[in-house]
Amino acid sequence: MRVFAEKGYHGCRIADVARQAGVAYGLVYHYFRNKDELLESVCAEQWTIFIRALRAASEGPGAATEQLAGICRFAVDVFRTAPAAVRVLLLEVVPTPNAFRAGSTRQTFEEAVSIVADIVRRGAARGELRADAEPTVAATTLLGALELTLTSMVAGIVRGGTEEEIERVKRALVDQVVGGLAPR
Amino acid sequence: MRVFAEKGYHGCRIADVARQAGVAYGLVYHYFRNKDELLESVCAEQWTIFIRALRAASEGPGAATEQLAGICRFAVDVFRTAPAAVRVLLLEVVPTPNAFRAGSTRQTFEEAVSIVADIVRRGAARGELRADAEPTVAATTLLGALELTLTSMVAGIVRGGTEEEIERVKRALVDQVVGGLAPR
Amino acid sequence: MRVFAEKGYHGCRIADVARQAGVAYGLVYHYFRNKDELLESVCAEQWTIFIRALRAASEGPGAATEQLAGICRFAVDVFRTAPAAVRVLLLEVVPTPNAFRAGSTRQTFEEAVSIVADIVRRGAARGELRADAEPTVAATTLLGALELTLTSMVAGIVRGGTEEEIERVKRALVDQVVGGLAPR
Amino acid sequence: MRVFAEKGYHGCRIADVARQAGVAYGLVYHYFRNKDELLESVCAEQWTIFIRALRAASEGPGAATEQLAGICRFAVDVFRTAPAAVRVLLLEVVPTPNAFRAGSTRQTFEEAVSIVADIVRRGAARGELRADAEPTVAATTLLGALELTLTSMVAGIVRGGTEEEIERVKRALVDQVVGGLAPR
DNA sequence: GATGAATGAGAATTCATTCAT
DNA sequence: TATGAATGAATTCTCATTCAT
Repeated sequence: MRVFAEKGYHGCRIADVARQAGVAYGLVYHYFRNKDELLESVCAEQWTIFIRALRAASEGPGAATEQLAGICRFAVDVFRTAPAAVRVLLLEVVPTPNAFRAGSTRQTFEEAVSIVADIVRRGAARGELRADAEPTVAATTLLGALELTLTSMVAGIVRGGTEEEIERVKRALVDQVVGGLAPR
Repeated sequence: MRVFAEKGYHGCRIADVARQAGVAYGLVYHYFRNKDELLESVCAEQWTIFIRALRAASEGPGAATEQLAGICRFAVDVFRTAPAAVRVLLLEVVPTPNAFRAGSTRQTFEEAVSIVADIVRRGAARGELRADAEPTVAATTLLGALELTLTSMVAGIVRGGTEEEIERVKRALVDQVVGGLAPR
Repeated sequence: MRVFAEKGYHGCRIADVARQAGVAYGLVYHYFRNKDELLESVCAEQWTIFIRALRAASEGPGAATEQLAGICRFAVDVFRTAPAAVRVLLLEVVPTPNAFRAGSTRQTFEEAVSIVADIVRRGAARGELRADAEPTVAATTLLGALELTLTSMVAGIVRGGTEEEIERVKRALVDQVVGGLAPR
Repeated sequence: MRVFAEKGYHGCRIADVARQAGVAYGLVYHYFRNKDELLESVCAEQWTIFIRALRAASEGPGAATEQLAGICRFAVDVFRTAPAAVRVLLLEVVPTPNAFRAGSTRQTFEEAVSIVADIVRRGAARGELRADAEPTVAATTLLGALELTLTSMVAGIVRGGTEEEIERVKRALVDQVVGGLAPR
């Protein structure tokens, strides 16, 4: 996960993975059929966690606004715990050979979008969010905002060193992204 | 640009670039020292265009809300005209060997963030945007929302085939991302 | 070693080395970082043998004249056993990118010069060689004479096919190069 | 000449030659059919000068000892004037693809050897040099001693900075290499 | 399970040579 | 004569994958 996060799919060598894991070169091939399967596996694992959180939010209590806010807060918290995982999740969605175009990673991404979009849709129906919201666009907006903000935190462009700074990031994100969906 | 957009940095062969450009293999090396420099150059070119547009918006007339909305609309329009350019700009920033970590691409990204952040800062000062906005987070939120939404359009997850659909995306983006910054 | 000797540094392809060694192309890169390191390694190995012989002569018994004569005889004998090694040793020292200018090969060459020069210096002090001998020049003269004479044997310009011819070359070399250092 | 001297045949690029000469890339091909011809031409020029000097010595006045001494002194003097030319002369004899094995450079080298060998042969016949001298070996010994000593001067291993140091090198060379051929 | 040498196809890079201007 | 862009074959280097131990 760390190596993929650092160098991307093509840039990461099996040798790097083995070294990082502290095992012999060949052992990687004992556990994974090939490089694709390795990445799929890593991505799937990360996405599973994230999707589970999205689903938990979606199926949990509270208004749509609160569910979306929870997702934002969760994402930022995950970033704090495992920034590398966030990078894999965020960065390997697209630039992977088969991942985005077809295959499980894309499906999982679409699933994430659709869960968020559903929250928006329900919220709009219930009057918790503006009636004319575009669920899918709202979802990609939210996820994209999370992605780049977190990436910028990883890169040190957005400050997220202290507890207080992280709280400020969370609040700003929620205010803008969820607040922007509030009924007029 | 097209080839990088299509396959990503590592996935794209010099041979592809040459073929796409309709020139001989070796000629690429007449103009670029190596693959890195080639991408760097392509990215720089795209960023320049985008930065110019950001600056034009920033220095143009209108309230901060209108400037930010203009940026969103411009980005979506660029996407319609040159989706490949958008992909390079958006997707190749990070997973590239030296691009994001250090060097000109990162600087240019920071510049983009800072231009948008400045608009937000001024808007907040003038009362056009909420006073407690976090300029940098607002900027990465806006740019990230653009990125993933456009990417999703490229990938066909967000519908953007017709004129009307594109208008809807624009409106939704602006409503959420700029609307979310409105004073309470 | 054989391939370098045959074609020189630039003329020898890694593929040649692999074929000659009877291994797969890539394996060469398993053992050597790159072509430079390969040659460096080959040279170092050869020099080590030669330096060892020089040292043995220097530390062995006999007058300086006898030590120098021993070196000449040894060099000619090595040539008979392994002409390719001699060629690498002799010919690839200089025209190689980094070898002679700086780095270990040059150091080793200087060491060879200095061992021979020391023998000369001691011999001069003991009255076995002329008192006004220039040790360093004497050393490069001896080594250079060996080099070109052996090269010419390799090239067939100096006859060295039979046992008797080789003996004649040895004697002539020693007479001229060592004899030329005798006290007047 | 300088570029060939610096990098050897394969290591020298046409671009280097053009840059060193201060002319455009293509112009090199206006004057030389190809790289081989360029090197041949350079070598031939250098050898011609050297061969002419050897011949002049051979056909000039004085005993064989004096003729050989003159050659040594001339070579050292040439080195002082044009060290690069010496390197081409010395270093490109062998490691060139076709040069030494067959072709004009090898012929010229053999000619040089034979001129010197003739001087030795005559000197031996006249009693100026030892009767049992091996003319060819004596020639390669003399030329080899010159080669490596001059190379070592170029490389800074043998000191040749001042007028006095150069005189000392000349004397040492002559004493050893010519002195070693003196009748016993 | 574990190791790391061995393989070879694929991609980057170099550079002599050609050619239009 | 002079220029330097254009070409593409030759070569180095990389790295996923296999395999014997």
